[in-house]
Amino acid sequence: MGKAEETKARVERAALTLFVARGVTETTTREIAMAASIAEGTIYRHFPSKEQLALDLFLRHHRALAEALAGVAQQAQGLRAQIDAIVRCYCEWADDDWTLFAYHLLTQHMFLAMVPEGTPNPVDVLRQVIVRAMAAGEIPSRDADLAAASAIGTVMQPATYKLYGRFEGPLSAHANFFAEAAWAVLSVKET
Amino acid sequence: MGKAEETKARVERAALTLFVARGVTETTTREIAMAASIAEGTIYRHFPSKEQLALDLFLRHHRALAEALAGVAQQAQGLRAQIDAIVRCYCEWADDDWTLFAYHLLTQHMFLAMVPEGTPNPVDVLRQVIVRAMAAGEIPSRDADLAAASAIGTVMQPATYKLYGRFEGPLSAHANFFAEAAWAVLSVKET
DNA sequence: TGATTTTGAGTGATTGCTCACTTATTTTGT
DNA sequence: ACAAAATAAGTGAGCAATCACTCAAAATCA
Repeated sequence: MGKAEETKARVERAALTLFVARGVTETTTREIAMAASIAEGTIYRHFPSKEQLALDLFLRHHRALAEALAGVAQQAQGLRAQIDAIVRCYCEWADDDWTLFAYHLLTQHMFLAMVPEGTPNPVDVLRQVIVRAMAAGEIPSRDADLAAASAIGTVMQPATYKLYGRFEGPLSAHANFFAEAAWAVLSVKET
Repeated sequence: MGKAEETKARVERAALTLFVARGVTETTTREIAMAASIAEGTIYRHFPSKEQLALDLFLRHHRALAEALAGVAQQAQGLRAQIDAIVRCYCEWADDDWTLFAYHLLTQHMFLAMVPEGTPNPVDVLRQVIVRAMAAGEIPSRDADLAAASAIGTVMQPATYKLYGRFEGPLSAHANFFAEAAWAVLSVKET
């Protein structure tokens, strides 16, 4: 890594940590600079603005996660195996860089509206899998957005509660249960 | 309602709307005053600070929702009926004042740590119900926090996606499905 | 009239960002 | 290969704008 790139990465990591701990708006550029051990002005050699830095961090993770999920989903055969793969992959991403994952969770409501059209999207990966499974008769047909939301909730709500300190330890430890739970939700017959 | 109380309520409603639309930190006291058709200084006759106003709004709803859920849960017999009642009550609260509900959803991560010890808590209501159902052998025994989180997720994630504009219409329209989904999650056998 | 409430210009602190300048790195010319 | 020139990266004091909050005066009420 070049020296400039290393500096940029240090700014990003410092910003990420502070954004998660105190919020984007509540974090000052002075704090970021201090945490990254550089001068405040240096931030602006690498990013046009604090807001753009925050958005970059979100979008990169958003897109990369979506692509990873799409990748593992494509390799699996049948809905059950696809859910297993997606849930496991999601948990591993969370465990692998919890700060980045937490940032993504916490800033969704700010940045989701600014995702460029056509960007790979984690939710739509599962939605697609569900739509195909419904068409194939693997699960009962119903509103795919609703089914996807409830299924995703069985994993994301525990993740959120880990963020709030209700849990400890890696998410992956519960991946089997999450997959069973998501599967159970999608298999619900009555409405 | 006295005139002072009416002014206070108008400040709260204006603040709530702006907080949801633009975020607490991003909303200025000038904007709140303008939206409430009062002078900026008047806010401080009714609230010691912007932060306290924001916290008051959160805590009041947090506590009231928890008490409502505890109330309907207590009247129902057996886990399945309790889940039905809790889910329906939750959906109705969301539909009844969507702005307030959205505010509660969006600011949890800021204010959950500031909830006074012993305050009734929506999550713990369900957790208690689950703990008792596990003890009674109605559902398989496992980590109650984990089970509660996944079950809650089947309802809260759709609510969140409605907030993001992925859904339209009242949450209550799907209450039956949510209850089935939560029940299915809690009934999962393997881990 | 005297007390209470409302008002909005004013205040001090803080913020994101700039810019003139220094230092480090890369490119060019011979 | 070496120096000179050009470019990029780093610095931090300073700026203009913004903010939550105050308070003396005006308006309203009893």
